[in-house]
Amino acid sequence: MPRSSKTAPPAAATRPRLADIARMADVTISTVSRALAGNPLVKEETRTRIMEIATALNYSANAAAQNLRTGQSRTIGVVVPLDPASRDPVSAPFLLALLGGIIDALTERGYDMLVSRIIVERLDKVAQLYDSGRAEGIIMFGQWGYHEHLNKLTERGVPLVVWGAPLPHQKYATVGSDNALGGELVTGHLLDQGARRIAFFGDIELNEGRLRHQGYHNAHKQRGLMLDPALTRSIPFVGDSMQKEVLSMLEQGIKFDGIFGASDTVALSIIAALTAAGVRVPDDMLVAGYDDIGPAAYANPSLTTIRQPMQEAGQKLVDCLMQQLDGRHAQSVMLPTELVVRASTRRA
Amino acid sequence: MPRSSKTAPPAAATRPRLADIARMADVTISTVSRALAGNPLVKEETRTRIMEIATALNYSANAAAQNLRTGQSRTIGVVVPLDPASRDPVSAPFLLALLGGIIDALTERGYDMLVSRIIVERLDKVAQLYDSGRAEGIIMFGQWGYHEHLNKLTERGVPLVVWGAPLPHQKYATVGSDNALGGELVTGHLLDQGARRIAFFGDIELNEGRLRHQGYHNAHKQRGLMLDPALTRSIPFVGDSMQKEVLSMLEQGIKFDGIFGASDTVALSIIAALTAAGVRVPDDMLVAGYDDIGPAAYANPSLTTIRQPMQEAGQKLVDCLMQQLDGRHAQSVMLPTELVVRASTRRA
DNA sequence: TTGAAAGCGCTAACAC
DNA sequence: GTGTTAGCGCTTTCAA
Repeated sequence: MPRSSKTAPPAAATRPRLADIARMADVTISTVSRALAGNPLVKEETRTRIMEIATALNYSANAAAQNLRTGQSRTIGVVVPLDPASRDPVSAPFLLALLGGIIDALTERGYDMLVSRIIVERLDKVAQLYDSGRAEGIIMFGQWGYHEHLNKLTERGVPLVVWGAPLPHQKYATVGSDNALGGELVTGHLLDQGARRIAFFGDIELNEGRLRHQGYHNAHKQRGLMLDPALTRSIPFVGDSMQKEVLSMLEQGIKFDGIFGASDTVALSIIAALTAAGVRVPDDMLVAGYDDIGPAAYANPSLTTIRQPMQEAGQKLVDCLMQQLDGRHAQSVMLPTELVVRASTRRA
Repeated sequence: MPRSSKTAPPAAATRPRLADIARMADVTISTVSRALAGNPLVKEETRTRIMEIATALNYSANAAAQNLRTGQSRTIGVVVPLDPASRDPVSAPFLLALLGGIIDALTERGYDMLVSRIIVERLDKVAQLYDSGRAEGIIMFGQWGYHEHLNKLTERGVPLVVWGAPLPHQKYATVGSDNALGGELVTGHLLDQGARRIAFFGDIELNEGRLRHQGYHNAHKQRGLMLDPALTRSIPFVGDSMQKEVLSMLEQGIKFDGIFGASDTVALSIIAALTAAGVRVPDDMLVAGYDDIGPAAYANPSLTTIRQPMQEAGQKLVDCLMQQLDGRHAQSVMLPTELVVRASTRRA
């Protein structure tokens, strides 16, 4: 017997409603609603009876109805931009770790996480998550050149936090690690270990790459050392592009005794190429990376790198968003970075 | 002027509704609803007018109302169990890759992904996502000993797919790679490379570990070779537990010339420990892993391992679930595995 | 301590 | 081609 009516939709798998429980408990739905919400007005005995029936029926309040009525979804949207042109962000172990940190922080606060992968060109659709009430706030991975658009969202009152580096004139909040400082720490360490001509491998087109490179620059400057522009190799990391690049430098006879790879994945792939070419790390060449992904510690040689506190990053992103949900103004956060020295930069 | 009424909720940030657009366009909300849904009944000119207003207002239909009315959420729940006792699944690069594959497949079909991290002890709450209508179906990472519970969910009609190995008497659908075959391929390869005493490092308590170990067993059996039980080291992978284990075997003078690590992370950490102890890979010891995580290719030596098609796995999981949503019976899927031979098992 | 009733914003059947 | 209207399942005010 379908509980249809003139205008009912095709009726999905018929889940129990408050009315069903009410009928069985011989009370009205108001009482059931109160009992289930833990309202102390309901008589103890009534509540117990209702609870038992609810459990027996596997009852769980219809979220849509609840959201519609209360105006709250207790859900946060996480937007992971997707660049079809292969600078694929989700496969980056680093960003996935961040996702883990965020979900932990949200779970702790009783929020759900809605993950949305949006093609970079359609990034203006980001706010739909909010405008449709599906999410109460948005965490976005990277600015992706949508700086102005993100500013507008904040002006519109969309609760928003961006994982990334702060930019001038930004109105939205960012949480990010100090990429310039990280780059400076790594490069300073390489110089202190005696390297004099350090090559930079990364993609300066990306905001983070740019900042890490700036740190590389600063470290030299602070020590009054010159920088050879020929040693900066800014290319997108696709396939074995970095390996080819380093081998071509060797072939051309360009001299260098240290390498700063703007990510661990870059650094590890370069070490593999060097080893294959008979260049020993760290004996002939010091190499350092960035991110401290798991395998950096297990690599051979183990990789000197910069550690960013991912769990903490997730926490801060969520904290920052929650502040906005409370109507408070949210400060941008710059997370500390830490140099982790391992075998790849340790001279015998 | 707040649009309040006697029973209105505290009125969240006042988003535009159909009624607002209707008033501005001087039509009724039905027409607006039709126009926005692309219903061809609406006159071209009216539609354009409505569209413009909607865009200007940043209108996006209230998802809760839509879900409530249509009974559809176009959302899939992904449950990532969380073991507080540190067998942390989300940090596993492997599972995060799977998450990436799933979201891609869902995005393609216009579904949203709701990620939920549930403590293993509360895994009976899995169905709440479905019972509350928040999700139309559920993808779960691993059975986690909830075999019977999952069977019950399927009997209740909850659309459900589990990533993992098939178990006897299972009523739910699983998608997984052939772990036994993978273990057999790796072990067979090690034997073919001349290893005679191969140690197994992994956790047989976990379903996948058990199957990989079974493959290890099968490979020996097929070749009529004996297996020394002392070479099976089944311990949870926590911190440097595997490193300690392999070093203790060396100290005890246990002889072995090959190692099968049940995951790449295990294998890489073992190689690091061996190298530090002066044991050369592959010269003194052949080592292989499982999963083909990114750094396996860049490690030094590069790691022989088993590749599982993660993008495809995500696709299959989603396919399988969609079949159930269409009311069809879903077959479990066993994905192929592929041996990837690299330097760690190649004798000079 | 409980019940009655309004209404959240939307879709769709039914009129015209 | 457009309007009228019922109702999805819930929370909450008001009345008893």
